[in-house]
Parts: sequence; structure tokens; C-alpha cells
Amino acid sequence: MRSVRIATWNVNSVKQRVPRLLPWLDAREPDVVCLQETKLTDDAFVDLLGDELAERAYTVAVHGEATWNGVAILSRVGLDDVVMGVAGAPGFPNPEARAVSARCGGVRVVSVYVPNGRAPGSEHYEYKLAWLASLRETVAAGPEETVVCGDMNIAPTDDDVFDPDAYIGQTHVTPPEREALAELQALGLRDVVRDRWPNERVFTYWDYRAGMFHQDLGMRIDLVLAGAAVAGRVRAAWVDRQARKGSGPSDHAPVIVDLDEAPDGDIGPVVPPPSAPVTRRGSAKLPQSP
DNA sequence: ATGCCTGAAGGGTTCAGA
Repeated sequence: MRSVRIATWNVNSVKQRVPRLLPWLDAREPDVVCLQETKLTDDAFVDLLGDELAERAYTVAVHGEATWNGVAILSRVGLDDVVMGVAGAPGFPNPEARAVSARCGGVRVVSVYVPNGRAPGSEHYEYKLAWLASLRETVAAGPEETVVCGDMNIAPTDDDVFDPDAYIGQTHVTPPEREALAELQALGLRDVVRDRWPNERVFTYWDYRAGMFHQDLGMRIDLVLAGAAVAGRVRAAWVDRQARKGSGPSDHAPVIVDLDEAPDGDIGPVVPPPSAPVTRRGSAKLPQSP
């Protein structure tokens, strides 16, 4: 099969983001797109975008609700075995639309919007940890050919925030959150963007306020976590900062990952992918996939 | 003054986000 481009993007209201989402789809031509914070019911999503997506050959799996949360997967390389939500996951207090998964192009793709946590020690924080434990249990059923994509609402390390001191006492950086993420990754999932840019300043979220994006004061909380069979195919992995610029952006940028063709028959050795293009610190130029 | 933006619901404001 041909190479596959997978992207994930917290759009912060797909209704507000239509003028950015459609041109972005046309420019980047992703084969699979995981969306988060769609903030629409399934019917409203299909009414809003069904025709536009069909014109672009995307099939859609939506799992949404009014006002908050909401996830989706768009695919033009097949969309089978769709599963809404995470089995056994807690609600707050009722179940929320925070996960949808499907088999796309031979890969089990999971689009997730992990609970925010609000304040360490709060009820919502405990909910976040419990929800992550359920996600881990579900992924554990078959991590090899799985890719978990989305807004994890956790910065994996201090290198993933602009200033660790600015986050003392905040969610997204506490040891229990990072441990929950590490336990998910311990199933064999690779953080493919960090693997590609081990020493770079890479963020995916910048607060709307106070010119945070302009100053590149952000966090890396939107991740692509790939099982071994997927991680071994990664050819490029980058953050599309262009989509955070200009008028009417989401506060998150998309993450884009290109996979080589799946090997035929035997899997063979898992070799490191060729080195990615280097972006200079402070450069306005985007890392481009080959 | 965590609410310097932004979005949603709903009503002249509040809550949520990370």
C-alpha cells in the first residue's frame, strides 16, 4: 500500500474552524485526520461538513456532543471497525465524547481528547487519571498496529513546556499525569515527534493571550503515539505551525506524521527512519515533509 | 488578575479551556 499521512488537530470548535480546516485539508492532503474539541453533535457535524468532506473523498467517524468535547476521524484510506469512546472509561459524572477509533489503511487509529484536569487534586484531575488508565487498558489489547493521536493534555517532560517554573502547581506537568502517560507509552508506543526532534523546542499549543504564539511560549501536549509496527514506518513527523498563524486559528497546531508503505509480508528489521529536515530555531520556515 | 483570548449558551452574563 502507498504511504499514508496521518494528522491530529485540536480545532477548538470545528464550526468556528471551517475557514481554516478546509484550506488546510487541501494544502496538506492528509489521508487520516484525528480531530478534537469539535464541540458539535454528530448530526450537526455531518450537516456542517459532510458534503465538503465527501467532495474530498473523506469518510467520517464522529463522536460528539453539544457544546464541549467531541472527536472525529476523517479518512480516505478506509474507515472500518469504528469504536466510540473507551470501554470502561469514567464520566464526569456522565460519559463524555473524548475518544473514537477506527481501522484506517491497516492501522488502528485512536483520536483522543484527554480530560483537562483543571487543578491538581481536584475531582476533574482524578477523572483525568482514571480516564487515562482506561485508555491504557483499551490500547493494551493490541498496541502494535495502533496509533493514539490527540490532545493528551499532558506535557511529557519539562522540555515540552516553555518554562517549567511557569507551570509549578499546574496540571499537565504533574508526576501522576506524566506517569499515566508513561504507562500508556510503556505498552510500546513511541512519541514519534519527540523521536524525530529530540533536542528541538517543539510546541503544539499556545495560549491565545498575551502574544504567546508570537513569542513561541507554548506546550507540547498534542501527541502521536505509535505502536512498533507503525513507529517503524515513520518518515516525517512535524508540527504544522502555519495553521496556528493568521486569522481565526485554533490555539492548537496540527501534528502531521507520514508513514512509509507497509512492508509486504515479513516485517523485517525496524530501522530508524531517514533523518528529517532541520528547522533553525526562530526560523519562520516550516519543516516540510519530503 | 489565572482569565491578558476564544468559544458556547443564553441573556445583558457565566463557565470552560491549559
